[in-house]
Amino acid sequence: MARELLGKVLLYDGPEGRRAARLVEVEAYHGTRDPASHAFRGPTPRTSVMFGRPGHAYVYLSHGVWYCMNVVAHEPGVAGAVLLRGADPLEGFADGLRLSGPGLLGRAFGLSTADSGVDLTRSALQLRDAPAVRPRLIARGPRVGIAESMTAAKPWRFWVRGASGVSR
DNA sequence: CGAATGATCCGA
DNA sequence: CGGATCATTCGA
Repeated sequence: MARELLGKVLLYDGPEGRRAARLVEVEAYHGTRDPASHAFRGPTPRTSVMFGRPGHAYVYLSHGVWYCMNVVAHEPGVAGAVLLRGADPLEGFADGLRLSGPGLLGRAFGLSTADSGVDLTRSALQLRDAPAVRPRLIARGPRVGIAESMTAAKPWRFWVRGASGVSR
């Protein structure tokens, strides 16, 4: 479940330094059954990662400017991924920097398509477990930036109530 | 509301 | 190949 990523820590520990942030907003994309997913039309060179093993990163370039990161997560044999939309800074970021939005988050971590496909348990870029967020603190709603017909009946965006890293 | 900005993918 | 299409952000 996408909501289980909330509270986990995204960590970059490599040549550029060490940066960490706590995930507070995510969105689920269900692959070939979900018209809003990049995986909807089957695997391509860009999206094949989403048909591979869970726990890897899928990074794509949005609007020619922003690198957005997903965590591959799905049942065996079915594509799927969770878009990381917002986080609260923990370590390594300039004071006052906001990570509220998938593009801003990607830029803050210095991501690029070179990061697409990396194993998040073995790379400089990692996802660390953290205590689960209390269910009462989790809100859900329609996904952002896609046709309303694809999100109205699928409220697959989850965020931590009141967190400053939530987008919009 | 619209521009910025470029990889990706489909159709011809 | 050409062009439409973006899982976005910011500023007028």
